[in-house]
Amino acid sequence: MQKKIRVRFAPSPTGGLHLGGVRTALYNYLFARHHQGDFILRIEDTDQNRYVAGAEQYIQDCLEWCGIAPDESPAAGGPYGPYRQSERKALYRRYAEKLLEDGHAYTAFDTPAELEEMRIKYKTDENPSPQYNAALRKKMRNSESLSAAEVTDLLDKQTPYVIRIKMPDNEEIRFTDMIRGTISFNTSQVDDKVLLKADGMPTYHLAVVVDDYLMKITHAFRGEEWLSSSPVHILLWKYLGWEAEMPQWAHLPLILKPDGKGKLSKRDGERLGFPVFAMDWKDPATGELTRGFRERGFLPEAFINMLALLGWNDGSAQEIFTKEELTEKFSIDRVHKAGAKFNYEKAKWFNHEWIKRSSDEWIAGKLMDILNERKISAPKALAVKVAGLIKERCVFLEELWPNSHFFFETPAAYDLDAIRAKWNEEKKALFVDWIGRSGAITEWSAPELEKDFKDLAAARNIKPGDALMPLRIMLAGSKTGPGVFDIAALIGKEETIKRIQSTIGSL
RNA sequence: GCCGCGUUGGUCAAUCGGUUAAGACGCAUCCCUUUCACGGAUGAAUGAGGGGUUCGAUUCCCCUACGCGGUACCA
Repeated sequence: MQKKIRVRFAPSPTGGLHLGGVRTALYNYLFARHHQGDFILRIEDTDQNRYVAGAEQYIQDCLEWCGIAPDESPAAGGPYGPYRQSERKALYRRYAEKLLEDGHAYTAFDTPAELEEMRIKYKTDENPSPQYNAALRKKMRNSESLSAAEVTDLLDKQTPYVIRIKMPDNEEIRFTDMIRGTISFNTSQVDDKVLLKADGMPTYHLAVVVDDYLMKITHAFRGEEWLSSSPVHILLWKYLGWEAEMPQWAHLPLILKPDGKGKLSKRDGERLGFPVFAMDWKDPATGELTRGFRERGFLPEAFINMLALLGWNDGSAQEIFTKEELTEKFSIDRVHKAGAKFNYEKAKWFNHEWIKRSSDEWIAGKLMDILNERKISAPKALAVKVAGLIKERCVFLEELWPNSHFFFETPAAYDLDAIRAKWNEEKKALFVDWIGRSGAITEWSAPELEKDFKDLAAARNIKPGDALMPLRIMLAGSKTGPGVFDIAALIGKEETIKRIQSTIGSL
């Protein structure tokens, strides 16, 4: 019997949830569901300095909005809690101490200032970033360089210290990444990472290993930026004696800025005018508001569809997938290796597709919400018909109202200038004549109205096309929208006559 | 600097040694529609460079270039 698949999304609650974060969460979710496994949310809040109030709740809300809520989380609980690393603080020390006992870690007393000094002192053109490693640790203040008596003395005096991993001097570490295949590192290239900080909190490196072990994580997905510290994690799994249970790793490609280079950042969104966060995020310290996809009018279905395809595809030409289809088809070995530049135009296309594919009933529901807010009453049946007429011209939900208001209320303004340009007495007579005989129109439907109007125009020697635009403006206020006669049919005879009369009067 | 990872049209990308190198977004032209949008058709546009391996390389290997990531008591 195969071990149950368990994956986790482990964000740091330092602010809004970035596109890339949501995609990592999504891939976790999809992978878990595909294999009938568990999806866990673990909050990595080991850095008190970066803690931001509300960020954790925000992350939860984002996942829920996206429809990828975790099975186990700080909010939902679960058998492997707590799911907040700050609440697991006491737990990490004993593993750090075990490492100490086994000689795989050591205590270091260097102050931040001393570390800074070291980096300057040993900095050369060939080596601009000197590392705290086998070559240098004997020159620093730690249990490797100091005598046992000195260390004991320092400890007795309550000197702050950290615990660092003792990286082997020249060892080859290799592992298989599910996306990239075999990866190898030489340990001499990685430094003695701090495992336990002076405040007693673990660093990411220790916490991720301990928690993944304790929470029985089978597959670990994370951003590519973690690839270079993976040898530390691999070694930790080995030193702690858990090698057999080490999860399979998958380092996801990064989401890049559309122009230029580098990781997509919040700033790029502001600069280029598109959202980067899943939902609106208000920084509690500065009050600064960063817009999100949700508030911009994205459907969660479109949002996750777009994200899923940014770095993954099923090998076919299909691009529109429901969450269920994604769950069924998702496989980690079809994740692209290279980073992908984010393309907002394509993101909008996904949303447009989802709106077009939404049922008229569903769109009508959104329309009814808007009408309620505006204290306008209208029958649901009308909203359903309107929805069918306007949904293909809405990229965002926000465009529903501008594209449909004239069905529910008399336009407040008309583009009169557009009528005046080609207006004359003959045309005026046509409209007057038409509304005058409208009583004779037995069936108030679009095809009937169209036939009647065009026949009359022809009889009066006016090209129907020349009269259509004025009619449209009289009914909808502006030059764009669904078919004129569809509008007339839906707003009814009385309202049609009223709008034509009042516009003619204003000309 | 060093280490790691990557590189198919402007962008997302298929191809897992043999194709006229798919498809999508965007763009252009046309059709439909006497509006806008939708829809349809067509078009421009791609294997970073150099070496190998092979009967045959976009595909495998090496080098170079370029890009990205890392090089914190941040994650």
